Amino acid sequence: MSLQERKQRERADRARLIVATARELAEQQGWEAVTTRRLAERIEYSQPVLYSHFRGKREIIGAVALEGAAEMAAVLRAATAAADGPRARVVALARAYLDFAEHNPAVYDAMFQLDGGLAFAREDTPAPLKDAFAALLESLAEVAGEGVHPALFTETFWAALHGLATLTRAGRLPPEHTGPRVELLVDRLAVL
Amino acid sequence: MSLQERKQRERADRARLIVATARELAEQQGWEAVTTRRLAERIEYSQPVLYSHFRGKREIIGAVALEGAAEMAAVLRAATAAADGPRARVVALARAYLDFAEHNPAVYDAMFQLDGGLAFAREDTPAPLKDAFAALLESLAEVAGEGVHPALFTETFWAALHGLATLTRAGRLPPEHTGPRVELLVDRLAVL
DNA sequence: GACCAGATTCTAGCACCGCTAGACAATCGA
DNA sequence: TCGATTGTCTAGCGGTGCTAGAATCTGGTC
Repeated sequence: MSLQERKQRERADRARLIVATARELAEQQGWEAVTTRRLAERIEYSQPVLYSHFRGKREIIGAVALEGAAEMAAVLRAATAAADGPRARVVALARAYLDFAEHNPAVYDAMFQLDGGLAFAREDTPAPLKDAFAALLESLAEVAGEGVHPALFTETFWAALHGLATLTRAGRLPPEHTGPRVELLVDRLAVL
Repeated sequence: MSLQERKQRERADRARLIVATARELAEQQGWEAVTTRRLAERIEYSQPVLYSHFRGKREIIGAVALEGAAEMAAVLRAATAAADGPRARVVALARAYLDFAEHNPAVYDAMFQLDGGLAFAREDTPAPLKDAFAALLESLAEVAGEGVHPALFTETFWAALHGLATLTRAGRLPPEHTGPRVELLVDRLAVL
């Protein structure tokens, strides 16, 4: 059976190659440049090969989003683990979140802006997405304050971060004052 | 000169028709359904006519965004004018903002999500956009708190609302708890 | 080693997209 | 009434996501 196994492994490798290439291309030139033709050319296969791995472009975006969610969860946990005290942890979390969005704009778009065909905030939500939310919740639960449900607090805090991230990157907010905005957000929203 | 005036008026009418039709179509079937062919068909002219009024699809989206900004400014001012006391005003503002986003999703997308070729947060920002931000600032300045710049506070509060609006509509946040989230946001962020 | 069956990959094409050149028709001033 | 100008249309370009069906390559069997 080692032959079939090898084939399966090679197929999985190629699927990963497609996702990695899509991500790379999106980060380099934006998602509008990620066309099935260009993608096929970069992986040195013809277009239909893409469709033997994914149902369509949407599913490729979804795969990039899942990869990104796993990464983001790790980044957030690493950032908070290195901080001392509740306030420092929340500030570190917020900074790490916005840094991730700034340095991986295409991945961030795939996660929260584009249609990757993923289910959110439901039972059948893919594990990486649930885990990224869990990473937020772990650090934010301790500052939710009396009588406020940790999940509700996390959702609200997350929404604020998401708003800052997207409005800044879309040129709707000048990027100079991101620091003070984060300070304001943390000092007002979190109960320390 | 009344003949030339009439022609100019008719041209302006047709430009408005294009914008109104684009908006209508976008609200009915989403922006991805707003193609130049369909738009041309609906206004009962051929495609090139669109390009005699607008540089391209992007500029049409921009026109819808400007129309939306003017409307939103009016809605926000009306909502806050009818409320008594600082907290009631801020709550009314937040609710009105989220309501507008919920009931005019395509317009909201044109304003903040899509590329309408508009300049934001700059000197040459179109008046309606500046005015919409001003409408937010008018009600939020009084609750910014000591030592916090009203503009900075407004930007942050706005970002939080924008995050709630977009994440909810994209299915990233369950819509049931929007009320409590807004309450939390107002009670924590605003200094009453 | 030759052959066949099945899996794999490619070529070529569909219907659609935003946008535009150039032909045509309607209108105006002389 | 004629010529010029303005307005509008037809037709087409190069691109998109996606797919049917041809071609090729591979592994197992005689």
